[in-house]
Amino acid sequence: MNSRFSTAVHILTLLASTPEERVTSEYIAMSVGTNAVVIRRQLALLREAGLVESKGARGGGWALTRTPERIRLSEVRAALGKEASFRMHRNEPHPKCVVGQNVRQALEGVYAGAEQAVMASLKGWTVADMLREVRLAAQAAHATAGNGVKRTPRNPAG
Amino acid sequence: MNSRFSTAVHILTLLASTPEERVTSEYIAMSVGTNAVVIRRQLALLREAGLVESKGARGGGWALTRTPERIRLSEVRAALGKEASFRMHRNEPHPKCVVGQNVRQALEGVYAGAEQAVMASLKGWTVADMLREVRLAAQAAHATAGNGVKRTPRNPAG
DNA sequence: TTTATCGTAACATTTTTTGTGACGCTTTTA
DNA sequence: TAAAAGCGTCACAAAAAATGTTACGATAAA
Repeated sequence: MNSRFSTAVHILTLLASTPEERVTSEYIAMSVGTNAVVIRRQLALLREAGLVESKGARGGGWALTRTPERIRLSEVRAALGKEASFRMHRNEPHPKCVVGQNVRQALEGVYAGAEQAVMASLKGWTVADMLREVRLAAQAAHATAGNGVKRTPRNPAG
Repeated sequence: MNSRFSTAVHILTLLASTPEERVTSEYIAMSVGTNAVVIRRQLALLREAGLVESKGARGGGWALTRTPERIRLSEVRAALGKEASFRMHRNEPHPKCVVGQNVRQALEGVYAGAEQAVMASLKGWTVADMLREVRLAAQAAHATAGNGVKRTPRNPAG
């Protein structure tokens, strides 16, 4: 994966933070600091996974299809496809090298296990968790700026 | 991370497969199908982590510092540094957006957990495991080519 | 019928990763 | 002691991947 997962979480948290109204890709783009098309590309993937829905035309925009409590970050990762955190080296190994010819196959098992572990970990977080963490952090930052008090946000995942 | 982890495992497995003799970066490069400098760069990292040692000059080359049973893939990942499987988006979020300003911090917790999960998974594999898997795969391939018989390699990790 | 949106393709740019050549240093060995 | 075979590493080149941009069609609300 690249930074797309980060962006996706950013987007979903933003949508979660304004449950009453649709948000346009243009607006999201400003918030994230990028171009609307980039955002639409991401949202297209999330929509395929059934996490968000869009409405075209005037007054349109994007919204979550479920409450944020019911969107797990493991689903977000799945939505972004197999963009490979764990990537094989693509070099052509020497044809006579037994290791080179077979190490990929061996690695596949390793990667499958690691990917499962990641998904299990991400399953412990929801978009609602993220929104809460964000708000806590914001509060803390504000408090610090104001009077030096700082709170430690609670960590809900395992 | 990129494909460096894959390459590193390839290299270490290769070293494990010839315990009696040192292997030159040139040779490894041929096996992997790349340039010797690339290999040396990788090996430099693995050396810093104490997994391999090199000897310059004629007759020199690379060798493992321990038996392959005692090198866990989690150590390999650690050796390659924090090259981020889980990467933040680097866009500058809009200064007024609460989500944008704080989502990174929230994500850090998520990523820390995921990284731990990956490491725990990789800890279940050693270089010796990889070598065994490679040999099983090679045998299977050979058997298939010869007479159609195929074996399923055992999967040792959890 | 104008306007605000999405959808998407084509192209441009930037960033990251990988590869290459060159050259100095070290140790073995003839 | 000089040649040879290694490593170590820098600077640069090339390739690949990711991200950003422009443009334009389609659609529905106003």
